[in-house]
Amino acid sequence: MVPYMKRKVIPIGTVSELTGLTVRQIRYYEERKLVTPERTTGNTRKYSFEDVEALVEIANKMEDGMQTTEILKMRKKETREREVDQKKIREELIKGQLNVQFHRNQLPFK
Amino acid sequence: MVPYMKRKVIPIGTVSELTGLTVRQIRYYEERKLVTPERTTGNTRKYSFEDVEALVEIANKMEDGMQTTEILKMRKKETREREVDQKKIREELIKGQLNVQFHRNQLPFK
DNA sequence: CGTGTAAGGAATTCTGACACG
DNA sequence: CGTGTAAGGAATTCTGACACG
Repeated sequence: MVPYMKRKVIPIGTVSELTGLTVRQIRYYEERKLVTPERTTGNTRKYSFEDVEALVEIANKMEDGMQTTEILKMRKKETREREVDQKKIREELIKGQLNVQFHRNQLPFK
Repeated sequence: MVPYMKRKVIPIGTVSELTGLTVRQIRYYEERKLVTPERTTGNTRKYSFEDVEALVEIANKMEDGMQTTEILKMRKKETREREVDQKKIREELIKGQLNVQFHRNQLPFK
């Protein structure tokens, strides 16, 4: 129980201060699916520190003239690549274990 | 730049949900110096995850019939003890280093 | 497309005070 | 001492829309 980074607890005004973005911008990026805050009972948005970091990255990319759609695509690609990498690592791990098994059986003192 | 635990960003309503305490209780514990939230420009309180954890501990102690004054004293004592421990560790460290120096000088191959 | 802004309303928070046990 | 509550007010946030480039 310590993923503070992911806990959605920060109100939009504070996120605005933390990121330097206007609340208008932050709401718009949500509309474009770039961030997904939760809502309180009273319908007020709550963000996580992870969201704040994501927003800072978005801000940088926007400054570089990137469009929200491009940012979204880029992020999806990155996620996909990360998953492929993870898969590779898992496979290598299994391969390595099989090797160990093999050599163990070859050894004289069993 | 990663002390999320210490960043004061959570509004009192959310702290209330997180801790199970009423806002009245949370404000009262501030009055008794048990928590020290920051304020936004608009004078609204902002708490850190560290504050939330502290409040949960306070809640437990209150349930055990402890008074705010006692909780405050207990905490101060703990802080003092921790400082003493830290000092001891530093001293031991220095002592150890001196020992190393000594033995090094004793060695034949210098 | 991305962002500002005025509009009307709802939800949140603030303080100081009175009440109770 | 610790907490609830009603009171009045201020600050925050929300949505949908129009404007601009």
